Amino acid sequence: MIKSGRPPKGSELQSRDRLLDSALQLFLQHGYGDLSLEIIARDARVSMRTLYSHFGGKAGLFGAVIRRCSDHFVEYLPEAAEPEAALIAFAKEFIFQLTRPEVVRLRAILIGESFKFPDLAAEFYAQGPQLTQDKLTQFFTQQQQAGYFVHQDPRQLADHFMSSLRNEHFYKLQLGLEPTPEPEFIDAWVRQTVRLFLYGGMGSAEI
Amino acid sequence: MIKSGRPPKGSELQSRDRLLDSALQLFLQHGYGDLSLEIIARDARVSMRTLYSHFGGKAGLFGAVIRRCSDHFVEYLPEAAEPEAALIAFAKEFIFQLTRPEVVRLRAILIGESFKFPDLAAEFYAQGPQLTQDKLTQFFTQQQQAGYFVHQDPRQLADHFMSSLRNEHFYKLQLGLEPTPEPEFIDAWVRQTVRLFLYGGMGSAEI
DNA sequence: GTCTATAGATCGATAGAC
DNA sequence: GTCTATCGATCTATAGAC
Repeated sequence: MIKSGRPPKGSELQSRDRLLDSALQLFLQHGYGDLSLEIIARDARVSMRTLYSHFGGKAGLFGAVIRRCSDHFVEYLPEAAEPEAALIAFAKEFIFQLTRPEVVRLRAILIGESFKFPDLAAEFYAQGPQLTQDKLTQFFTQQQQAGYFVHQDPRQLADHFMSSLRNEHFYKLQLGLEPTPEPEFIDAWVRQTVRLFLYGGMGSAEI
Repeated sequence: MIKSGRPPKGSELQSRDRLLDSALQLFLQHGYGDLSLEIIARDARVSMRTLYSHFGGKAGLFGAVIRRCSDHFVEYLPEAAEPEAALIAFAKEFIFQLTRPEVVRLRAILIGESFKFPDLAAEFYAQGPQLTQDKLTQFFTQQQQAGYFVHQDPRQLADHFMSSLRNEHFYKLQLGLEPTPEPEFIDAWVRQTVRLFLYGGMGSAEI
């Protein structure tokens, strides 16, 4: 479980990166509370001194890991396209990102420890879901100028769409009850959700 | 923070209940990993010996707390009613239960520790969300016999509806970023969601 | 930057006496 | 059922020497 051996000669400056890599993998495996700093330091082939000088402690290291993972929020949203095609394209990328194993586990850990790291939780939300929702709201606003989604609140539309994508399967994923979904599964997932989102349960569109 | 004083004379047999009460409150405050059994035992005015004899250890006690809290899943679903009224009534109760502070915190802790308690996570889902989804699926099936929701999959409808109710505000709640919602807030929350669920984003119904 | 050592504190679990 | 004591282990954080 623990790596050993010498680091490649060329790699200095990267003690910080190695720490982040090791910490990520080990947090994913053991969670926050049950992981000791000594194990992380050993895995990264770095001394405790270095760990503390870079991150100040366990909380700082955890925060850095979270921040690095919330870099990639979903930007993929074709602007000038038909609503259905655009939403499907967006949703596929959205679900793919949300269901990546590291993202699922890390988010689960953060949810569990959020009362201990309120600022980190807020930052995570602001840099991730919030930005995605903003982007999507912008999309619906543009679509309204093209004559779609009239008489609807764009922010409400974005909220509803994102939420309905995080469906029961996503819930079970968070609880560790399902494996990472295959692309075909995501495909069906997205298609059904978009359909219901656009036309509603009372809609007459067949499936 | 720690209760003191003697228990009422009449109460014996309840050492187990007192343990569950204390454990619940303390888990909510400190999470799982950062709470010691000694503090729980002291708070419940019970010896360590008793704690171990009842629950076998920390994991057993945590499991018992979770199980007792997932008793009340949502049963409230008027059968013979118009779809919109029935769904609104259901959704209000659903959201009210899901956003209760203890439920939010306990679920967050369970999500964070789910990799450590896979069986408990499965049991929680089966006794809670799964039952609710089954009930709702049954409702949609009945509605179809009354001529509503034709050409739709009842299970898919139930999934979509429940998921869209767990919206962004719910997400923020899980991360500790919002306080418990007031009834009026839940009202608006439910009404908007039901509307979008029934008629869809492309629907012509005004809001 | 590295190594080793350790302070200081806590925890789960067990055991003896009542 | 209660109390008190304790074992053995682990953890964060710091410190000294190189």
